[in-house]
Formats: sequence, structure tokens, C-alpha cells
Amino acid sequence: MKNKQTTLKLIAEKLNISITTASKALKGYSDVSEKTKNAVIMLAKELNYTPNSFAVNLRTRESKTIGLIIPEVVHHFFSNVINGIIDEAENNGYLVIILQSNESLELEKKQVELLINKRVDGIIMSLSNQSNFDSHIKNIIEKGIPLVLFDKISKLVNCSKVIIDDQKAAFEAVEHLISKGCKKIAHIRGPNNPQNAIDRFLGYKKALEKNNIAYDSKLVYTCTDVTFEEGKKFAKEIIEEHSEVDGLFVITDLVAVGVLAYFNEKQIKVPQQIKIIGFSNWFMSQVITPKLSTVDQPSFEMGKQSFKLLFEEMVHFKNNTPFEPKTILLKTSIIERESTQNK
Amino acid sequence: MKNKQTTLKLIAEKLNISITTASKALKGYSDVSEKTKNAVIMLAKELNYTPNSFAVNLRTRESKTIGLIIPEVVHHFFSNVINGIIDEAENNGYLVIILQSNESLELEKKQVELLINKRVDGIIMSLSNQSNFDSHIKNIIEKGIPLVLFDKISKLVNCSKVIIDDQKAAFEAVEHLISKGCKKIAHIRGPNNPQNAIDRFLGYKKALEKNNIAYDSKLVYTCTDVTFEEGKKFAKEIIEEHSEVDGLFVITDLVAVGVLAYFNEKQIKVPQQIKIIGFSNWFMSQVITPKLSTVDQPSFEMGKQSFKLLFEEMVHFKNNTPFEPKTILLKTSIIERESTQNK
DNA sequence: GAAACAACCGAAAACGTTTTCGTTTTGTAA
DNA sequence: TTACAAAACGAAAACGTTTTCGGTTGTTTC
Repeated sequence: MKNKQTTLKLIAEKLNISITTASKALKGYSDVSEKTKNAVIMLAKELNYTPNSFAVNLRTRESKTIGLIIPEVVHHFFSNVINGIIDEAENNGYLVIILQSNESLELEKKQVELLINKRVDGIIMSLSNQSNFDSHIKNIIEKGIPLVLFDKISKLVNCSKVIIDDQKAAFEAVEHLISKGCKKIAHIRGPNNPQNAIDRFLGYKKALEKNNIAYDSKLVYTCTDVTFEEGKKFAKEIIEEHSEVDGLFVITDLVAVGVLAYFNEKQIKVPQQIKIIGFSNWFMSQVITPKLSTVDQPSFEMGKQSFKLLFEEMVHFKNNTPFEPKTILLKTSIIERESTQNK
Repeated sequence: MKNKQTTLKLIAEKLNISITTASKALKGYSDVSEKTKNAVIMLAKELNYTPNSFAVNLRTRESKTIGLIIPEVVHHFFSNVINGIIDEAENNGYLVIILQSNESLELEKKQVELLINKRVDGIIMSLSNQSNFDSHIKNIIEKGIPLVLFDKISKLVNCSKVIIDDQKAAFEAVEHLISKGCKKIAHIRGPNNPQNAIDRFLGYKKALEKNNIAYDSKLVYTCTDVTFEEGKKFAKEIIEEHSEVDGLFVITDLVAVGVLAYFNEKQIKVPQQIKIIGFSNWFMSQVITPKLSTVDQPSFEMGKQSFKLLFEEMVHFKNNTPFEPKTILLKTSIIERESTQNK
């Protein structure tokens, strides 16, 4: 049953030394003789001693734990980021508490509060679609808690960030369609608020402009939920309202796959009649028929870099030295598959 | 910069009362007058007081945090389970630390150690393929730390479990193939060690037996990595070595999708020439061509139930009352899609 | 023989909370 | 007025660690 944990006190008593000396021996202080040091280390191992982390936390004022808030766990991109964060965190002796906002601002606020109350050493976030520089984010910054934002960021928040150049990536995606001969290109964009949806939209527009294709706001469809079902829905609308569209740039692969599902159902030929490119390189994009062209986004790396930035900031925080927020820009690349090929 | 946190001491001083009384006021003790109670609560709110969790942890000997160890985060099934666990945990005031074993026994041992040292209140695990009733699991049990195993369990471990009836589910999947007219059914199974791979294999065998189909060990292919690529590899072998096979039961959808990818490439007609059924109902199974029949497994629910069981055990642990491990069996169901339909 | 130094050790405070138990204050009844 | 119960409060210990600072012992130096 409830086995008493071994403490420094026990070790000290058994060896007839003070708790202080026992502690110092284990922490490698120089003012402990070789003899007693060895004795302590031996006994500690024998009794299976591990420091009580609650006490250590209280004393050192840090928990070696960070918090991570993302919109969804069941999501190809985010789960890869989680992977990278956990990995890098563990390598540096940190553990990760994960919470999801379910794209709800209310929930996100609650999660932030939970993490602050838990006194995590730092927080990594990807904002929900509704989120901006709201009170909860301000709160983190004011409290001086190290914060890193990745992917879905807000330009209003002055903190470290890890992102891709969404505008450039979208620009390249649309130019890819153009290079394949598309003349009338529609865009299924993300919600109005998130920065990355805005930037991808701007990249789309810019590519049209540069290639002398008139921008038509009627060809832009705006997701609210960014789901498979929305993809199907917009695919239907596009075909029914603008059958002359021959190219389509979609905010993310999940939605693009919904589009493909509808087109397959209706026997609309991709890429012959219409070419499609998605975003994020979800795993299923390479197994669907036709295989989906997309923009590869280094999700795992994004996680790793996010933790690295956070770690840097946590060190500065601990030493009370000033820290200037950084932004890391990760490279993307176009992956050409069947859905944009000329047959 | 480093803003001093408000403590009970500060509140007590400002109100000219003792720390004890301040604490009691906030915790609703009855031996505090209405007047002082209100004063404390008001001031606490005003100063934005939140109890220092490190101190609370030390004092109460619990952290309201649990640990979760799974083989992989980037995995449709597991990420859904995570979702369920986080959800239910949060509803009960618990946070979740997630670690992955990457299917490595060594790593899994290390993760368990990390969690024990962190003194989490309980642990939920799905074992790696190599794992059994090894020292690290014994260690958890001996230390009396509440433990729940889900999905990939070991029969040797005496603890609470949340599982499906893998044997029955597999049996039904294979009978589904048989009901569709399959006479020669192959099986791509999981690795030798994990219980669920064993049980699914046994279910396969039993279904053949019951329907008077001779079992042929040559028709059983054993995964080591359980990946998309392995699916492709075995698909090739099956066609080349046993072209007469007309039904295939695959350990999990990811591998089945690999099989389909190979068959699509080689123009082998599914379901005409060979019918295929997978397991777990991954999202992509409904978007691939042909759509994959599969066994639905309530992953989200599995997560919820796992936490519920753990919670129950944690309560008993805290009260030092005896607790008898339970096993919860969740229902599965066959989902018929194109890959097993008679056209 | 005093002074200086090195090597080793431990007392005590601190981190911030919770809870037990004893003490003081207040109110009420005789 | 005394007596006593009820109400309100607080001292202190405890959780287990880390770290500062002072103390003791023994050795070396001049």
C-alpha cells in the first residue's frame, strides 16, 4: 500500500549526518568529503531515493513543465507539432501538459488560466480562430511567463513566434496552378480572423495580380469550420455557380480532400477539368485518388523550434536577464502530385 | 518583470489577521465569521490571488496531474484517445502530461520513471509492442500508483483496463468477408507480442474454423512496424505468392490503405478480385478509393472511460480504501464500405 | 605561539500552504 | 455577578527541499 517515500531526512538519520550535508552530497557541492559523499550516494541508490518534486518545485520556483494549447489534437498538422515539442522538451528535461481550445475563445481563456494557476514554466500556443490579442494573452505577457506562438499567431502579440511565410507559400501554390495552365482560379479560404488564412488569401491575390488574372471576389469561398464537409459543400457551389473554374487553391488538405470526394462522386475529372492544390501535406493526401498536390509545411520542426525558443526565453527569465522576442520563419515547398498534373 | 505573486501572508497582513484565518476563509471553513470571510475573499479577488500550486502539492501530496504514455501521438486512434482523456480529465480538474514511447521498450521505461519522479497522481498507458509485465510496470504497481491500461494491454498486469473484445471484433470482420463470398482469406496481422494482435489473429482463425475454411499459416503475414509501407509490401507478396486470395483482413486501416495503394497501382480490382476489411476506422478510410470497410472502435470513449477508471482508483488511493481493478469492454461494429461490397 | 588558511559540516531560514488543537472573545442563561 | 457554551481566531507543525552563512577542526606558516 502507501509506501513511505525515502527522504533526505531518512538518509541523513541513517548516516548520522545533517539533511544539509545529505542534500549537498547528492547535488555535488564541493564542501562534502569524498567519504560522506559516497556514503550518501550509495544509500540513496539503495533506498531508491528520488527528490520529492513538489518540494523542489516550491523551493526552486519552477516545475520543469510547460503548457501547450492547440485548437485540436486530432489533426494531422497539430499532432505532428506536438510530437516535435514533446521530443525537444524531453531532451531538455521538460514535460508537456497539453490542452485543446476546440477553436473556442472561451475555452482557450480557461485553459490559459489553468496553466497559469498550475505555474508552468512557459506556454506554447497556437491561437484559436477567434483569438487575437485578448485579455488572456495579455495576462501571460504581463505576468512575464515565457510565451511562444506558432502557426496561428497574432501580429498584435509581442512574443516569440515560429511560423511559415504563408503569403509566399500561397503565392507559390497559386503560381503552380498557373504554370499548369489554369486561367480561372478559385480559392477556398480559412475564416476571416486567423492571420494565416489572411496571408494565404493575400498570397492568392498577389499571384493572380502578378500573372494578370483578374481577381474575382465571387471565386473566394470562406470556411467557418475548416472541415471535410465544408470542402464538399464548397465543391458543389463552385461547380454549380462557376463551372468554368479550372484551378482551385484550398486552405488546407482536409478541406481539399472533401472537395475531391465530391468531385469523385460527381465524376468531375481532376486534374483534367479542374486542378487542385491543398496545404499542409496531410498524410492522406498521398493515398487519395487522385493524389493531392499540396504545400509541405515542416510541422515536426515547427514543434522543435517552438520549444527551443521557449527554452531560451525561460533561461533568460530565470536569470532575470532581458530577452528580445524572436521570430523563426520555416521553409515550405510545393509537392506536385496527380491533382495538378497535365495528363 | 518578475511580479511578486500575492500570497496568503500578504492578504493576512493587509487585513491584520493570521495566515490561518485567511486560508480558512478561502476554503470555506465554518469557524470564520462572515465579516472576515468576505473581507478575505474580496481582497483575494482584488489582488488576483491564486494559491501557489507548488505549495499546495507539497502539502496535500497530490498534483492533480496524471501522466499518459502512448506509442505514438501522430496516429488516428491514439490522438482520439488523447482527446477523450484530456476532456474527461479537465472536467474533473486534472491536467495531462503526455509522453510517447515510440514503440520502444527502453523509452517506455524511461517515460515511466519520469512520471514517477514527477509524482503524478496516476498513469494511463497503452503498451508498446515490445512491452509486457516488465520491471517498470511492476514498479508502478508496487509503488501503489493508480494505473489504467487501455487498448494495448498485458494480461499479466493486474490493473484496471479499458479494451475492446479484439477477438470477437476480428471474428466478425472475417465473417463479414465470408458473408460476402470470400473463400480464401488472408490476414495481415500485427507483431507477435501485443495482446490485441494476438486476439485479432485468434478471431480470424476462429471465424475460418467455424465456417469450415482450412487455416493456412502461409496466408498470415506479420507486420513489424505496422505502417503504410508494410501494407504495400505485403500486398505485393500476397498477389505474387497467392493470387487466388479473395479476402483480406488487415490489423489496422493504415496498413490496409497501404494495401489498397498497391492494388490501385497494379490495377488489381477491389472488391471484385479481392475484398478488404481493416480495423479502427481511420478517417482516411472513408476518402480513399475504394472506400475501406473496417471495424469501428470507440477511441474517444475509450479515453473517457480510461480516465474515469483512473479517477475512481485515485479516490480510493487517497482515502486509503481497497480497490479492485476493473475491466471495461467497449463495443465495436462493422462498417461496410466499398472494399467489401459485391457489385 | 599566534595567525592564517583549508576542509568539512550543520543550524536555520525560506518556499506557501493546510490543518490540528488550543486560546481568546463573545453571547447567553442562571 | 458567575458560569458556561459557542463562535472566532491564531500558533505551530508539517510537507521536503535548497542555500546561506557561520562554526569547528586540523594543518601550515612565520
